[in-house]
Amino acid sequence: MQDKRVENARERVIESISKNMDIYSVTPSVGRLYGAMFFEKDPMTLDEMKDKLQMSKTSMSTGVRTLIDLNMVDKVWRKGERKDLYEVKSDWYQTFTDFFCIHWRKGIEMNRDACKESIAELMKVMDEDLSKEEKMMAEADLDKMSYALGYYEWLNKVVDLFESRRIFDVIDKEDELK
Amino acid sequence: MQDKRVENARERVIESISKNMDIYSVTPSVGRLYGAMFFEKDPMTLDEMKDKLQMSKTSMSTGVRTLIDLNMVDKVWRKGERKDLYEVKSDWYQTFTDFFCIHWRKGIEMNRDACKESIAELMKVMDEDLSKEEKMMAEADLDKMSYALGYYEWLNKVVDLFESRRIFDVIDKEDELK
DNA sequence: TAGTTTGTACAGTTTTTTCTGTATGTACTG
DNA sequence: CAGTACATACAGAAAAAACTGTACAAACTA
Repeated sequence: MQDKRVENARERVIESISKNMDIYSVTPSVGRLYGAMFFEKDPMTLDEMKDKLQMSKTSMSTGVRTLIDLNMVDKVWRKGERKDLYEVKSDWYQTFTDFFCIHWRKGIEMNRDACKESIAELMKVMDEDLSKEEKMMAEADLDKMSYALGYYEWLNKVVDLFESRRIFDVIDKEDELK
Repeated sequence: MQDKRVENARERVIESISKNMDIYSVTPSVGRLYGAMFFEKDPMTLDEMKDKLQMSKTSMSTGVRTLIDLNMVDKVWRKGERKDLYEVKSDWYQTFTDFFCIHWRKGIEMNRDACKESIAELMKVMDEDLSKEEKMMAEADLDKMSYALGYYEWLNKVVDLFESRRIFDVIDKEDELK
């Protein structure tokens, strides 16, 4: 039988996922790969991916690597199978929190370190005799950096909230409601 | 006097901000522009920006536009000033939540709609007589889509948490602690 | 009104990213 | 051991994005 509707229904969702994977800073191609793997019953080989997406095997290799680095896909092992097998991680809640915790944390760390270093430097400079205006400038910059520091502390705690999974106390997972 | 240390301290932070603005899907150039505006005492004109960053005025124009679209910068008006003036929005907590709420919400909406449409389609197909395997495939896809839907509902509530500012009940702003 | 100043649309250039095919190293098979 | 299958490094091609200078429209000035 030739009912394309099942295929179409799946394809619609894959396409939508692909388009919206930009929140993970991923290209639509890699997004489509993710979507395809998500719906596949069994773990996929690179060759299956390339047939499915009509792209080069090299692209599949780098695409899968990208998704693994993002903690979105696992390499799985199966007895008697020579090819590498890959499947999408099944816990989307974890995938989501992993991604943002890692990226936010990195940004926070770097910016906070820069602020701290610069604040220390400015404090030192303030003790010496500077021109009136330079002193005021240093003062103003110190204020800005302190504000930034406060914000980064807050954001760090937000990341803690997700990383510690306490977020699930605040917002219940849907599938646990039944 | 020629003490470069104040300038260096500022530059270090600008550079760090610039590097980490990728979490907002913004290029380092636009990030540097944002950093420069952040430290400027007064609202800046496009010409001041171009002098500061040594880039074309066109780039400043499009860069500022980008930042305005992201709700990170405001155009401000000042009596007797012909040039347009721009300044960084002062509430970083708001900037942060705005950005992620807008982007996440968009992704959620689109994916949820796609899922709902496809689920309806598959339900309809299930009633008709299909081959055994096609029925199983539809069934499996329905499960996946239901899972996705549940996840999107959860994420929607997370966005609500930020958008409603209830997040600040869960995680206090640092500057309110004193 | 004519003459400036200012912001941006647009076209072209440079840079970066994505994608492909070939080549190579590794790990299996017999 | 040779022979095969596989993943990926690498180089080059294609596509996309960032950036610039010019041109022009709108808003202001006198």
